[in-house]
Amino acid sequence: MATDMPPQQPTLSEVAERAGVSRAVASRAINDAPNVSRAKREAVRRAVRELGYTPNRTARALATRRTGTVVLAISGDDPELFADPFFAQAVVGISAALEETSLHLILCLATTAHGQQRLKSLLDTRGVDGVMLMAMRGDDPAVRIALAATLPVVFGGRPLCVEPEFYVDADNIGGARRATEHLIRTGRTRIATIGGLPDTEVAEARCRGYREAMTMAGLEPYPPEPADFNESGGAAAMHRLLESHPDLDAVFAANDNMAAGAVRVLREAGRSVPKDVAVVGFDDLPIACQTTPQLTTVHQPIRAMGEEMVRMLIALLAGRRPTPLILPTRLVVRDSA
Amino acid sequence: MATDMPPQQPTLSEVAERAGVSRAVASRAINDAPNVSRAKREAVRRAVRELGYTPNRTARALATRRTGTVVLAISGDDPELFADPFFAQAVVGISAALEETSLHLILCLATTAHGQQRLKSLLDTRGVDGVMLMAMRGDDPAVRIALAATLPVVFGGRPLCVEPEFYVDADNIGGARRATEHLIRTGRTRIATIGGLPDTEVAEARCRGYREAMTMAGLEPYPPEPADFNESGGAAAMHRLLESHPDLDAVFAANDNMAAGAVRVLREAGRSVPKDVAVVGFDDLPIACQTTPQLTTVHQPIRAMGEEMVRMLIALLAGRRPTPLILPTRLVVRDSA
DNA sequence: TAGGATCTTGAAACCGGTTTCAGCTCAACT
DNA sequence: AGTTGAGCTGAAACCGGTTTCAAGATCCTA
Repeated sequence: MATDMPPQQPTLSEVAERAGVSRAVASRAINDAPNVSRAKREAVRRAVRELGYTPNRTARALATRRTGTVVLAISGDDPELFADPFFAQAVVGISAALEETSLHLILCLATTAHGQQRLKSLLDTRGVDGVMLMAMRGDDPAVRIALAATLPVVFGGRPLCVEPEFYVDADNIGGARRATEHLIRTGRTRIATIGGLPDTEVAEARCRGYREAMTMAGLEPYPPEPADFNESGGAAAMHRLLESHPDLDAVFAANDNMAAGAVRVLREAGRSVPKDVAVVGFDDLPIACQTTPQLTTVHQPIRAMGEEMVRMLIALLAGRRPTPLILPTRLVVRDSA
Repeated sequence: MATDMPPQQPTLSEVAERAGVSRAVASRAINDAPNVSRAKREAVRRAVRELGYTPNRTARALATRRTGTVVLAISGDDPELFADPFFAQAVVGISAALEETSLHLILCLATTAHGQQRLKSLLDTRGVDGVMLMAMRGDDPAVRIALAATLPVVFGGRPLCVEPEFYVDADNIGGARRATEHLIRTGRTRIATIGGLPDTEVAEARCRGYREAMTMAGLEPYPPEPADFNESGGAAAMHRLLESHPDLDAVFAANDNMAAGAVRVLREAGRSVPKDVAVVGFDDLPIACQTTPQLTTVHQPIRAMGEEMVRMLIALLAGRRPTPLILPTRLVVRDSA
């Protein structure tokens, strides 16, 4: 079995020779291009089968000027950033959508200066056909790098201060508004908010939704408490809020990790959730079901966002001009509010 | 600024012409190869700078027969598999280690039949220089696919029934043994185990460690209760265990997701954890700190495993012959046992 | 049956690099 | 002066495909 395998992968020339045709015809037959007689097409097919031929991806890429790969770049300043389950879900969606395609995915974590250089190098050397970029801050070097490359770029979420031409985002404002309205509807009036990292579009948008709902209801919005987008960031922010506004009866946290931290601190401080203080999160990450009580939160279709990013990128690669996409979010009522 | 950028990326020929040398010399100068006079080397450097030249990755790959990319293939039967935070951490380690390298990472989720075909195609077309494969079952098609390719393959964890030549794994047996010993040491005697998916090496190894500790202590091991490696799998298994062994006073679950499910079910059944029933998990995933009570568990250096996989693969690419690696695990005592 | 129109075909150019190798220069040694 | 050898150099081959284009074959149509 294994002994009659050729030591070296067969090449197009060998296929052509065996089929008794030129390389040009062999190439056309293999790619189902027109202008090949039935007879020769069949001969080539047979030779391919007998030799176990598969075209060399690199050679084809060089000739067609298409690498057949796209990159997902994730940018930020924390090397552990990718451990956030948010990205894993996005990757699942992206992979699923790419599966209908012959494109492969390069994953580039541009979370250090060096990582960003590597991204730049990848793009400069034309190692990919297109870019999907997830970055939060507008001044993120990766944003400049991606936009400077003469390649199609699709953004997942919008970095602050840059309105990219092509992006897929979730309806953060609407989601935050509905979350806040839910709190108001259930009788809360002293509703604080943990805003997440300032200078990011998500934080900005979710705060805006919160403020809109508050003023709409004639309530005074609290200044958003800044925090890292993780559990301990949320915990720290909650401590500060309890200090500055001990009478609050609800908290809207701009993501679930922070909400989980807030819930923990509230309980440690002897406040019952949701009885004394109601909490709403955002994202509907797995963690939302693992806290006690389970988090009421705003669901974000992360997987679908990944899929749509791929669709948008494919459209760009095909020369079309897609329009930006904002996917709906929806409130998921559980136990914390 | 942008107007004097050449519309097309400059090529090596243009650099050579501008520097007044041949392409051969230009190539050598760019690659810091010997046999180039200082003068010409400098001239080439200047031309590169002035033209903003970066070599074309694909062309270079074709000539050198090195693509400069490696693939991380994750195989299994659940398309959502990658959402497990385990993989995200492995990816963080892999990326960190690759950063010291000029290699880029292709991520291939081979979690459907079609995904596995795509992996095969990627390898057959020589789209990568090497493979890192994480698969649990030995009969996983991806394992055959990877081993059939004439490429270096490094396994992350061992699939059952296949002892790969090159792999990085965690000390599952030892970890499970120490976890069980901890339960025994704290006075438990009726210790059941939730084993995870049968036919997987992890499940097998962790059960073996459990059995070793039990027999060593003169206790009768329980038959491992099979379960999916997730929260609801653990919950279902715990229900069955309460049915069949209502008097148990401890449970060793083969991973944290299942342990979390078990804890939930126990508390719903009115058993206090750890007072009535102690629970130990495995993996030390983020979830371990989010349950109430926090999980006592076995820490597995997932990030380091990713890094070592890369090291091993690089060694293989360099023609060396590394030895398999089993990284230590350690018990992390929290509140559930 | 002559004169297009339409298909097929394969030689050769091309994609953009690397590498081999023969020829050249020049210093050192006998 | 004649050899030897080390260091540079660039023409050309090569990696393995795709695509152009001129020529040849086949089929219609008048």
